[in-house]
Amino acid sequence: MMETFPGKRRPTGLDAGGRIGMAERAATIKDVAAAAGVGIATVSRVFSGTGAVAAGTRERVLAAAADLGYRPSALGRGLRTARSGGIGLIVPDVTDPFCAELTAGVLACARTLGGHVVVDAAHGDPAREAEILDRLVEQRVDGIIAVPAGDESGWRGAARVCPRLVFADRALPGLPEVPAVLADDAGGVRALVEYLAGLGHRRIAYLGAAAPGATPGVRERAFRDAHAPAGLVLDEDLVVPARPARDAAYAAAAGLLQRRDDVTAVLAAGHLLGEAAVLVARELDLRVPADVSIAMVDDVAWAELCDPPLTAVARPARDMGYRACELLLRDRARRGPAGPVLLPTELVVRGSCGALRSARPGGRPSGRSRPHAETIR
Amino acid sequence: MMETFPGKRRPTGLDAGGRIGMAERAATIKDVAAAAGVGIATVSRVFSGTGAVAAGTRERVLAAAADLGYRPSALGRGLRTARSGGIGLIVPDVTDPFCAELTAGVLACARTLGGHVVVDAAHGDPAREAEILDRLVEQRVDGIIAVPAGDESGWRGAARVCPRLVFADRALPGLPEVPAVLADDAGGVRALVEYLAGLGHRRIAYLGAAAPGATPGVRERAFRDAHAPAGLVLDEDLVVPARPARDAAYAAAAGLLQRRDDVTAVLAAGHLLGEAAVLVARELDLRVPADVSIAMVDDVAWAELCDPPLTAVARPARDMGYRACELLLRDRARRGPAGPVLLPTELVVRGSCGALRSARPGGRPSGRSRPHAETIR
DNA sequence: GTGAAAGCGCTAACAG
DNA sequence: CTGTTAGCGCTTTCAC
Repeated sequence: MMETFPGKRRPTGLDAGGRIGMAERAATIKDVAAAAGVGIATVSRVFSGTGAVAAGTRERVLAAAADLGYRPSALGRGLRTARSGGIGLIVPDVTDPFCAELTAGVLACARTLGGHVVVDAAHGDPAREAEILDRLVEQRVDGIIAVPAGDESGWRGAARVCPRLVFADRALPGLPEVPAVLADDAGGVRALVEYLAGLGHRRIAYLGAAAPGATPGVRERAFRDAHAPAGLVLDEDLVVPARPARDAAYAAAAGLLQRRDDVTAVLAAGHLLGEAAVLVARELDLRVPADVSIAMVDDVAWAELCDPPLTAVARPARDMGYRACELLLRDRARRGPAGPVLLPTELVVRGSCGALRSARPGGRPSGRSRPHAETIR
Repeated sequence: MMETFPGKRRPTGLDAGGRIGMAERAATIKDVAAAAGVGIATVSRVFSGTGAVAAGTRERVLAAAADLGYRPSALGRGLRTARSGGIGLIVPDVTDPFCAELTAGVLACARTLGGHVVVDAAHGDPAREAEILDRLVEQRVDGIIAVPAGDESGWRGAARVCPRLVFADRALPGLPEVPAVLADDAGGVRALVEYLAGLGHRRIAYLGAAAPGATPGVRERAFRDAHAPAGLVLDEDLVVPARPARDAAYAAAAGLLQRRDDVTAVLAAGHLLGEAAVLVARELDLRVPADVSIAMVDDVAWAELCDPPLTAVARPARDMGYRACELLLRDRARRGPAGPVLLPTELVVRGSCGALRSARPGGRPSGRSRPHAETIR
């Protein structure tokens, strides 16, 4: 009675032939081993690709597994190997075209590398960001890609807890040791300002600046810095703060365009800001580009559908996601010391920006503008 | 020597105090237990919320855990409880606005229910769909939400393997036992046809029909069925097949609008089809809605940015995702016998559809139309 | 080549 | 209320 029975008197209710009406328990490695008449180690070798297994044995195992509908459990494997094979992705909003495209890139890369992706959206809330991070660590993901929204302090702690961390789209100045994949936003904005200046615009507004107290972002800095080289003088009143949310953006755009009828071009720092500019211009019966030129950062799908189609700075969102994932999974060996990866942007010129043919470079052709005239160029 | 040593002679190399210079191994439940001077079960109770723990003990455990930076491993927990706390989401394309919105809904619901979401995109490829499904099962997700693209046969097998499965956006006729969350596309299309008919249109084209051999979808059927009640007669030549991809959609739209200059309205079965219709109309110098009216299914962001803004059937994508997730996680008790959940659509009327004021209800006002005239109505 | 056995980190009985 | 113990499904030495 102290025998450990290698076959008779199974402890649980389900025995070889009598699985009558039982809840279909998922087959385990043991079931397969038994069915194939081999040890569980052999089954493991067959499925994990480790070690050598005789061809005949492999066949038997595979057959048995197929028969039982066996799927190795990532839970068991993960527990043993301390790697889940998954990566976490934290974006501000999966609904945002840029984030969506970036996500697609991550998925594409993860797929080729054989990993799965746990996605979540933080909606710009640091607390939520931390919470998601926490869950991801619990899941024991092999690495995390984040488009950080929250404050630096939150991520500082995270950087230590995280298995591996890569920032995308935005890097945190205080955390230079965290690898990052960025778009050359500064270059894009600079190109846009130069383009606009070349068209004759002198009063270019920037929609989407940081709040008065906060530190300005890369794009805003680039906007400011591009003025002197382009022969423009910066008007602080034209650098208008706006969060990248529909309501805030609309309010800011409306305020700007109503307050200053002398701006001839608006550079929107993001697609939501661009959307707002277009909507407000339409509301105010401003013709684009005859009355105002509009351009924006982020070349989303609607830019081409718009009338006129919008000039925009295209950022390689998908590539960014792909590269970030690659950095995380592929290059886990070497610590990338070479600073952030900077991917080039491209200025896509469409019809929303016009040359200033008017004799009043400082004002819009429409009614209320100031009366002082100048000659062409 | 047959004693199973409850404390002495640790088999592995790392013993209580000798962790000198070791790679920072993540703290486990044992570490916390030791640090807090309690048993591992107590630590487990504290973190899993199961059972009762004295307030003082809980504090000690929490303090020790915080000190060690302990995060319970979902791997260990999952292995033990046979539930990973995650759900899988399979969409055709995360980049598609509808899918993205649906995803957001799933994330929102998963969040409130405390689960994480593994997302992947199948890109309309049944093989890839099956592959993703496989990985998800390996991950032992608690359930799967899918916007099925592939053929029924693939999903038939899946339906058995899956822990729990819910379809979103599209149900498979051959698998009525799988719960589904759908939008009332038929109602939306019907409303659109009625609206167009009310405006005086007689020749309405449907862009996005199934390929000649394939079985028509819900929308196409609704389009056909709506004709008689609205006093229209269906012209088979106006039901034009097109896959929901940019190139295919554009080709189909161009073919239609060039071949038939007597269509006065185009009903696009999806936003990509709508986009194509708008682009082709612009290319052909057709004014909207003066020359052609355009409307589509799916009220995406650009519909409002378009000029004129596009009339569209809005589908509650986010709600659909939320409900699907709810169905999966919340209502796991009862088998929903009540057929698929049907969420209402809404016709959003904008400026892209005009009344036929012309004396030729059968033709566009522009040049090449046939000369036979009719009276109004 | 292959099998036996020892855990990975955790929860769920079951004793105290 | 708390500790001990037995696995969950898997990989991995280590013998054979």
